[in-house]
This record gives sequence, structure tokens and C-alpha cells, in this order.
Amino acid sequence: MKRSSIKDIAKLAGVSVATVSYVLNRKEEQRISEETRKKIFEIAETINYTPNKIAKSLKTNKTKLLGLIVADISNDFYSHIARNLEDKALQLGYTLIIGSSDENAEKFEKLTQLFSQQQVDGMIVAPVAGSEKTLENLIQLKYPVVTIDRYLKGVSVPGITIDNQEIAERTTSLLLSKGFDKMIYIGYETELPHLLDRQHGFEKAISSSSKTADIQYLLVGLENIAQEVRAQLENNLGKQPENTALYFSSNKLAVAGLSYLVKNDIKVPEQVSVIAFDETDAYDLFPTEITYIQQPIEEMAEEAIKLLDGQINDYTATGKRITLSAKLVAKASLK
Amino acid sequence: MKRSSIKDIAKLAGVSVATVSYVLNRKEEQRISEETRKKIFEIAETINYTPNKIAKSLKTNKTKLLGLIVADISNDFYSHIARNLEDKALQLGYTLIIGSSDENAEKFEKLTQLFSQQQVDGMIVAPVAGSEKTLENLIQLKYPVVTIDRYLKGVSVPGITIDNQEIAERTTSLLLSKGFDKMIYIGYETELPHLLDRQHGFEKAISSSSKTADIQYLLVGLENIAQEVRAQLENNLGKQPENTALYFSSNKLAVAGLSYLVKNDIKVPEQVSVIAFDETDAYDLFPTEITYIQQPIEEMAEEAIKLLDGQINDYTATGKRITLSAKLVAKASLK
DNA sequence: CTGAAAGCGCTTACAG
DNA sequence: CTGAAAGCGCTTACAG
Repeated sequence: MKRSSIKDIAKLAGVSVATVSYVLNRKEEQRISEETRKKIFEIAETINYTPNKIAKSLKTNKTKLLGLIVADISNDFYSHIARNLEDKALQLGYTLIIGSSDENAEKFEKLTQLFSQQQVDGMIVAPVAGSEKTLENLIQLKYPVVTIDRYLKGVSVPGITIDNQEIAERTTSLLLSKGFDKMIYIGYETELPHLLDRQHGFEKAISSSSKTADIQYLLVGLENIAQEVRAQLENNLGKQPENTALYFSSNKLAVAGLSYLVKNDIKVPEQVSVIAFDETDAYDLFPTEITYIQQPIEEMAEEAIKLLDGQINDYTATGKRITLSAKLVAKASLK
Repeated sequence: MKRSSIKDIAKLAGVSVATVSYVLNRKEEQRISEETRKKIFEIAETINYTPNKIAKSLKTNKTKLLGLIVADISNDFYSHIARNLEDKALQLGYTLIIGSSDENAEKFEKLTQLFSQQQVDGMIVAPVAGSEKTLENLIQLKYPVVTIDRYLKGVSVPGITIDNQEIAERTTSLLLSKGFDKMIYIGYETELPHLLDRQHGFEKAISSSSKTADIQYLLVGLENIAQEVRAQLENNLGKQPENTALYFSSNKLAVAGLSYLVKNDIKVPEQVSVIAFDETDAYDLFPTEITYIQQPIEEMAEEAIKLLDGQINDYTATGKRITLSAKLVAKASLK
């Protein structure tokens, strides 16, 4: 595969490569005669010229490539984030390189190195537990980075998050007002701050309320979610629960939990009310419409790209964090 | 952000850039003294050197970048394809650039151009209707390309598909053997050959069978799938179907259809049996376990990368198409 | 209005 | 064992 270069055009047109470059880049300052301009465009067309961005990148030090690191691109939430980022990035002329960290700090670091070697102009990352140092290194190198969805304690890096604690608190208060006998929080056994925020919001609402209810926390690891959730619900919820509320702190947890409910013919909301963080098409298959907390994914993507583009064009060390508001979408699963 | 270069190392070590390059690339043929070798590694370490792959690419004409074009990365099926491709690609040192075509031939072409400009070493694409010419152009330029999931008529390009028609035929025969009064095929109104293959498989089984049943085809466009499927089922299935089988030719169609069933309290498999192409976690939320056709996604990804890597390293014009076998996973939704 | 030339950060035959 | 030099395909001040 031999592609044509600016040099080929120059030769055919009988001009210098400089002239070709000026014409093709529409640098009007250097007024090239209409005649040669036309000739150059024609030749470029006929020999099927496409610019070599690699060469351009080397010169300009810009690749128009953005690195995206998520936990797992096959995860519903992240694939939607990725899709929205892709669209917003394209609008600004960027293309996305994507990698999955699998919640592994080492792999996360490898990916940042790989992307850095590919000279991405910037990175959008969902950091994993233990990746503080990796992030700090990037910041120290003045590498444009923004976090999305997640953030890490003690690392000052710009990013986009939602008001996890607040929305969790508000929705929990709503739950409390309904007077359940038992409320179960299903969450992750994790150090990830954004997930802990959700839990703290839940706890805060509970402790500041005058209502009393039997409160339980079921925490599962990041792997084998489905089995763990089902097993724990079996132990703690039983087959014939009454006047109980389930609070799932992610859509994956919710899918696992709802699967348990439907398999055991537990009625929602008659026996158990359900509220879940994040949406997913899967809810459509559940007999009752699910009440969920909706993250403004499109807005998150837009702000992330904007923030990153800003950093790329004019780097300023800043830990600027933008917090967007999630909202509750109330459906029948909450009595 | 100013990164250090090979030149910086050379200066600090008091050697030439050539020597540094040889050492860093572990080219043992040119035996460099252990002493300078060590010095160079140390310096590289301390000044935090990372190679500029862009510069290397320009010289070697290899970027180790692979372009992936899917219909929509937020679609469950494609995000899983992407994830598997990512892993296989990484094993061979490639990184993935991802783009979504939205079933739009123009956007598909734009993406190929963009990727080509980024000098990707090759592309893995799920072509869209009308993208024959775009594909032909790439082939003509001897650009390494392999298709995945889909293929196009009359274009000779290597690729991976599954035996859509065969598996559809086999599963339909199975359905026929159960003696349903009514069988409804829910598919797409499309020209995409791999989807038509599924329909042809269904038709073939029907026409070559001695059994008779009321056969219906519900075809929907590629947009607004959910609403269309529900509306059509409402008209053609009704609220109290009996001894009927539903054949969904994709997981998105199945999710839409199952949602209709669950909302209308239609019992599976007592009233309606269900079989679906492709899996999704969403099935977990349906009261009955769904019988589905499982594509060997991991194997598809592996073969695609292997085929592409082969093309990249030794280009030979070939329309080699690899067909893998899908398999039926039988569950309770089929009586 | 146009071109010669330097240079981006590497690799690699070639010479010594 | 090591280095000088050419070159990958562009861009861009500078000169004319």
C-alpha cells in the first residue's frame, strides 16, 4: 500500500511542496494564484491524495487523538459514555482511542503509557482504586487529563462527576418517608470515592431521620456481581419479604437483584419496592417499571470534552471539578 | 508539556542518538558495550523518557493503531465485540481507535478516511448498507481491512461471519417440530446480507417442511425499534395468543418484544414460545429464561485480529471469509 | 506570488 | 563498538 504524498503533487504540478501545503491547508494569507491553486486541488483529487496526519503530528505536536480509559467498554454505562464522548470529540475533530482497565491499577497505568506513547493530545479516564500515583504522574508532566464518572481522593485533577451523595441522600429520604419496615442498601465493597459517596448519602439520610427501620447493607466485590447479589438477597431478603425497600447503587447490581426477584416471584412494589442507580434497557423486561436515578450522560460527555479541549489548548494546572446533577425518574417500582 | 527525546538522552550520555536508539530498541546485532548500555537505560529512567511513537511511525510506516467501525458502540453486541477485539489486539501490540457509523454510509466513509489519515495499520469494520464503494476503494488501495459480523454482496474483502442462514434454518426446524399453530418472524427491513440470511434460513426451513402453520413476518426499520416492535406485536399477536412461537432475529428486537409480552402478561412458554438471536444480560430480568442463539464473539474477535494482522504483515489480495458456527442455547422459553 | 530549507523525533544502512 | 547522515511527510518562518 503506497500512498501519494505532497511531494507527488508538487512534482506533477511543477511547484514546491511548500506551495502545495499552503494550498491544501487553505492558508489564505499566502495568496497563491487561483490557477496553481486549482491545479493542485485537481491533482490531489485524481491521485487520491490523503494527508498523512502522522507527519503533520510530528511537526505540530498535535495528534487529534484522545485516549479514553474506562473500567470495561462492554459495560452498558461505559459504552454509553464512550458513545457520547465519541460524538462530542468528533465535533472538535478528535478521534477516540479506547482501553479497558478492568479495575486493575497496573493495567490502567499501562494504558496511560500506551496512550502517551501514541501521543494522544489528552486523556479522559475513569480512574481505578490505586491509580493515584499514575494520575499524579500525568498531572506532573502537565499532561491534559480529565476524569469522568469517578474521582480519587487526594489527587487534584480536573473532572466531571455527578452529585452522588446528594442524590443518594435525597432519594433515601424519599424512601424513608414511605415508612418501610426494612431497607436494604446493595452496594460495592470498594474504596472508590464516588461509590462510597452514594453509600454515605444513604447513611446520612438514615441517621438524620426520625423514622426507624431495619437497615441492612449488602456489599459485593466488583467481580461475580450477579452470583453474589443473588446469594446475599437469598440470605437477607428471603422468599416472602414484606414492606421492604431495595436500594441498588448501580445498574449491574440492580439487574442481578431484579433477576432474583423475578425468579422468586417476589412482587414489586407490593412486597418490595425498588430504586436503582443508572438506567439500562434491561429494566424493560422486568414486569414492573423501575424507578431509577438518571445520570446526565450526554452532558457529562460534553463537559468532559470541553474541559479537556480547554486543557489541551491552554494548559493550566487546575483541579477544577464539575459536578452535575443526577435526577430521579419515578416509576411503579416504588410504592 | 515538554517531553524528553532520544536526543536529550544522547547528550546526557555523551553518545550519538543512533547508539541510544539501538540500545533502547534492544537491537543486539550492534553490540553496544554493557557500560554505555547501562548508562543509557539509567538516564532514560531518570528523565522519564517515553518514546514518541509518532516519530517512529513516520519512519517505519507502522502505527500499531487499528481502526474499528461498528454501527453503534453503545449497542450491547458491538460493545462486547469491541471489548474482545481490544484484548486480542493488545496481545499483538495494537491499540484500537473506535467509531460508530450509525448505519449511515456517509459517516462510514468519513470514518474510514479519518482512520486512514491517522495511518491506522488496518481496519475492522461492520459495513453498512451502501458502503460497497467505500470498501472497494480501500481494497483497491491495498488497505488491510477485514469485516466482522456483516459482509456485503459483490465486494471481495476478507472477513468473519457466522453461519446465519444455517443456524436460523436449524432452529426454525426445531420450532416447526413443536407444532405451533402460528410462527412469527420478527426481523429488520434491511438489505444487510447477514440479516437477510437469517430470514432466508427461516423461510427455507418453513418451505421445506411438511408441517403447516400460520407464518407471519414483522419487519421493522433500524430506528425506533422498540416502539415499532411493540406496535406490530399488538396488531399481530394480540393480547391472548395461543400456541405461538416468536422468532426474534436480534437481541434488540427480542428485548423490545419481551417487554411487550411482560407488560401484557402473556405467559412464556405457556402461550408463546420465544427464541432470539444473540444474548444480553437483559434476559435475566424476564420471568422465563430465554432460548437464544449464541455467537462465538471471542472467537470472532480472535480470528478477525489474526486475519487482519496477517494482512498487515503480508498483504495478499484475498476475499477470504471465515465462517464460524453459532449455537443454540436452549432454555425454558421454548416449550 | 512562490520556493529553499530547517526541523519535528525517530530508524537504519553504511562507514570506520 | 560507535557515529554521521539520510530520510519518513509534513509545516512554516524567511527570503526573494
